Amino acid sequence: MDDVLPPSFYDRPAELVARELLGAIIVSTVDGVGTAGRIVETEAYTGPDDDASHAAARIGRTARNDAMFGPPGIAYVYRIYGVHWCLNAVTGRELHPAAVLIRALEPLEGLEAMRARRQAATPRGGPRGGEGGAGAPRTVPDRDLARGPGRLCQALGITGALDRHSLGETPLRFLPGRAGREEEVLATPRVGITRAAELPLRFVLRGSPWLSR
DNA sequence: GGTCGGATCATCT
DNA sequence: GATGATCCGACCG
Repeated sequence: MDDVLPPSFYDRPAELVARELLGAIIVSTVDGVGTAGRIVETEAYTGPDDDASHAAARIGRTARNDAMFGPPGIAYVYRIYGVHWCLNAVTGRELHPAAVLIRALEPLEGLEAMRARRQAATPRGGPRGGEGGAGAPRTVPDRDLARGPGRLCQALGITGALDRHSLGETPLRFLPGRAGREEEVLATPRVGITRAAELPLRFVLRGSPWLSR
């Protein structure tokens, strides 16, 4: 029950933590609802010298990125495009701003709650018709429950309220888990950035059907 | 199957 | 005033 990853796990280079978080389990307990998923895709934002990071040296410490300067093992949650939330695990020692963006999960538990949250967050249902009748929202396919950083936050009920929260205590807990023997880790360029876009700092479980792309 | 524009707002120029 | 560590629906093929 107390099987969470310790702060020492996160107190290492972000690229290493990003690799080793693949296969780990995220458990959220929000509004009395438990959901869980297995991490299959991450991105490392390595420090002040990483020009793609929210805490790059040219930006410095601000209200938004403050959590990145905090101790290892806490959450950095920010709003993107004014619409979605994104979850990071803060890595490295205090005052060294670095983090790992969680980009996709394989849904494990609480799929009903995930579906409900994802559906509620979707303005309109899919193409007209749906199941039950006119205007009925279409059921979210399992594959789309937690595929992408914004979607996974919706599915787990993660918002800015969890910024700076420990990753070892309810409502948000990261449990140990590794890539399986058969699973290969693949490093690729990060998604959706313009600066330092070539660096292979995105890590995925190769071939997983739950990846964002 | 792929591509494109809108939503929406804190942060930074 | 422009820009995102994104997602969704509309449209084209």
